[in-house]
Amino acid sequence: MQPAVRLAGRRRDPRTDVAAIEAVLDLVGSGATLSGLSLVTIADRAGVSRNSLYRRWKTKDELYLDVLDAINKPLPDLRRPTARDELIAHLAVLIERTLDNRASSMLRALLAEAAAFPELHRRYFDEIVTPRREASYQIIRRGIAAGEIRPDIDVALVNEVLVGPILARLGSGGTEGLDPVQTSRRIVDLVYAGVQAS
Amino acid sequence: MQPAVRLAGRRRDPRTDVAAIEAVLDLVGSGATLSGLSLVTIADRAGVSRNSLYRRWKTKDELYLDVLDAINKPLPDLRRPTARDELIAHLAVLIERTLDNRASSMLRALLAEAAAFPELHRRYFDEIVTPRREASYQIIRRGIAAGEIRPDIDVALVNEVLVGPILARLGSGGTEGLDPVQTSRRIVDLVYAGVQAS
Amino acid sequence: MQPAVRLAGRRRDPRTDVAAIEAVLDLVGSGATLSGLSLVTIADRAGVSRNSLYRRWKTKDELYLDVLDAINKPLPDLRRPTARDELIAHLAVLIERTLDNRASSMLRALLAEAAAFPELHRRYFDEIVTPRREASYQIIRRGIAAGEIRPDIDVALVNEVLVGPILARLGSGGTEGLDPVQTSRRIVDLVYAGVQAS
Amino acid sequence: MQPAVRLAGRRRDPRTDVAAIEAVLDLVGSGATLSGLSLVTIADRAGVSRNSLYRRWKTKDELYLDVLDAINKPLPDLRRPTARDELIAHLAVLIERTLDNRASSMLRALLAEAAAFPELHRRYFDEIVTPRREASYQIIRRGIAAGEIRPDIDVALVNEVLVGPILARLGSGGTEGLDPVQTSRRIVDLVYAGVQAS
DNA sequence: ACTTAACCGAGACGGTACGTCGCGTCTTTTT
DNA sequence: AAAAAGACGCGACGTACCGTCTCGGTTAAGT
Repeated sequence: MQPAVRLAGRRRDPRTDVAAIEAVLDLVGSGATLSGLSLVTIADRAGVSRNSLYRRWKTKDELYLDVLDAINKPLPDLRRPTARDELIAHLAVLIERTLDNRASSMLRALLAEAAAFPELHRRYFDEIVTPRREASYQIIRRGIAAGEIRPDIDVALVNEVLVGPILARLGSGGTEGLDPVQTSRRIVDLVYAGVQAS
Repeated sequence: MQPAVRLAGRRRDPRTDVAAIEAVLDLVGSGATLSGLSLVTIADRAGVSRNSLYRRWKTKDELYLDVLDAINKPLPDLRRPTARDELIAHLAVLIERTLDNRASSMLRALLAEAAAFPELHRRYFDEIVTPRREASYQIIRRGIAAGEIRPDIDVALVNEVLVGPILARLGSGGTEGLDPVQTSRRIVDLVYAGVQAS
Repeated sequence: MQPAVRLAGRRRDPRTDVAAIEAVLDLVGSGATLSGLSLVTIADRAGVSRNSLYRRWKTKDELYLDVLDAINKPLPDLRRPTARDELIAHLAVLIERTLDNRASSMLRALLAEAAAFPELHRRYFDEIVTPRREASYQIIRRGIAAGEIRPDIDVALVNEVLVGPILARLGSGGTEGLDPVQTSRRIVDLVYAGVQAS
Repeated sequence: MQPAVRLAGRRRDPRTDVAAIEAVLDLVGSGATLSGLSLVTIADRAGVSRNSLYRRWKTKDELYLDVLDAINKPLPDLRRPTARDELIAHLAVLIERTLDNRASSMLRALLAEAAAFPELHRRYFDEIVTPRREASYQIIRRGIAAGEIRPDIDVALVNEVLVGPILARLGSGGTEGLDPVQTSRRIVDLVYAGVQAS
């Protein structure tokens, strides 16, 4: 993307890039829409001239891609003795990230405007949703292989059931002061045991 | 809101109201944002003059409230012999409504812009989310009372787990060609039995 | 240019047109350049929204054409008993119009930027310069026919000599408090008699 | 303006100065306005970096003063046996300089924007207009003293009449292929003899 | 030969102005 | 009185340009 060697001229101020990305996260976090935002608004919030932003990103889409990169931290290693423990750890990570209001606002905004930003939506799925889902699937499959989980279940459905509470809270917005590990454990316990009276 | 007595003059064309609401649903269904929409755009799509819209609704918010009413059909009666059958029927209704792309786009849009439309968001919760949730809670409580469901479970958490697959599909958008009753049954079966190998 | 019949809709405010043209004359009269002016500046000066101006004139050129029309008054009838009296009357009219600072500033500005506004420059010549010149030529030719002016002179050159003082003042800008008829008479007397000592 | 002593360092490229001045003359010659020009545009045309220009001239005005100097050649010595011959020679010089399109464009541009560049306009008058006019006046006065020109004429008016054709052509721009001396002689002959039939 | 200081080109920066667009309102004719 | 058409003022947007600033790289006088 960048020219291999820069021969002359003043260098771009690297603080401008992070200020812009922070500004987007702030604005989206406080209710702004992806299509409603403009580079002008972002520039004002970032304390940077419009010019500097347009010099870096031709369109909002390109900027948003960089914002997406900024909030896309890789999943940590979650190896535990049992699949149950791994699932608890995995869900705890997801809950924790949902607690980050700016990041989850960004994802929620992106979800609502998927049609307007197809390329962005695609990368959101490829780089965030799919890895999380795959990680979950593998844990469940390992649990099956270890005889810990029933082999006749639908792996995808189990995953959806497990993340249900997280998605529900993401919608409600009521994720304040909620302990990730404890919440995670209650979900896994419930799904492991089922609700049927014996 | 309406004048007590109408003295004379041409009467309002009732088709204008439904055309406007349909236009909003179409536009939001194809990716528009609530704050991004304008009465001008809606009027164009509805094939109506701006004036006629402003005569009916002073602001977008008021129009959106009517749109919300339009998609808010009351839940049908779900009494069945067992709680399991009732849950299956209940989830099937939710899934079916999720299949309506325009309605679910509207809810998704509303979710993303809760901050910008507080009154709208409140009514969304009071009139759509809460009734659905309460209906689910009552079914579960009846199941407990009947000895069909374990009494030590967290009712709210069970509900969240049950709607998990629906929320997950709502995010992915992949709700095409999916049989409501069958899917619903698979979810309930899974949550009833749990995943743990016996 | 205009649609033959206007069926509905608010009418354009005719005061806007004259306000814009007056604004241009004011601004050019106080030193502005044709290319330097913008519709924004003109709108501000005219006390009108940019929108209303762009609705009437797509480009500056089109507006300037209307400005040119506004200052282009037809020459009055100048029939007098002798060619000398006619020339005096003709020059007096030209001097009088040169005294109108706004009009002459406009022409001077147009002269300096002929290259940038070719169409405008063409119409300036066709509608202002040429008629004035032709009127002068005819007076001189009538003078020749009447035996009042020597038949061996170059008509065009005589005209240029006569307007010399006017052009010189137009350059200097020093046209304050100068009586048109008296000045005109002195010029014609000088050119009639010549400067050579007898 | 320059530092008293230059200790070391690279020297300014003298070609930059002339390139800039040539660029201004080119640009103005092809229709540019003094206020419309920018050092950026000039730098591009001159093939020089903006920096080099700003290092030499703080503002456009200062650069324009140097441009004015560049086109301001002193009047040659015009002593001839008779005033008539001197006038012919004088007018011929003026015509010749009017044929230089770049120089006369510069003067025309300056004329149109006198208000915006007062200092420049003043120097234009002091250094170009006034000397030419004074030279003409002196020739005419010498003609009067020698009994060659009638003593009762208005010297200034005679000068204005003489330069009339030049000013007229300057306006029309039609100065192509026109012999200075021959044209000059025709003007002087006309003004000497007058147009009145004897 | 080495130092050093100014010049040079390239390009990022903040600021400003432009033409465009879309909004909600207002005005006029028609139904 | 409602509807349709369209002009209006206002404000925001993306662009373009200006003059300044900040870089490596270059050049040439002085040690």
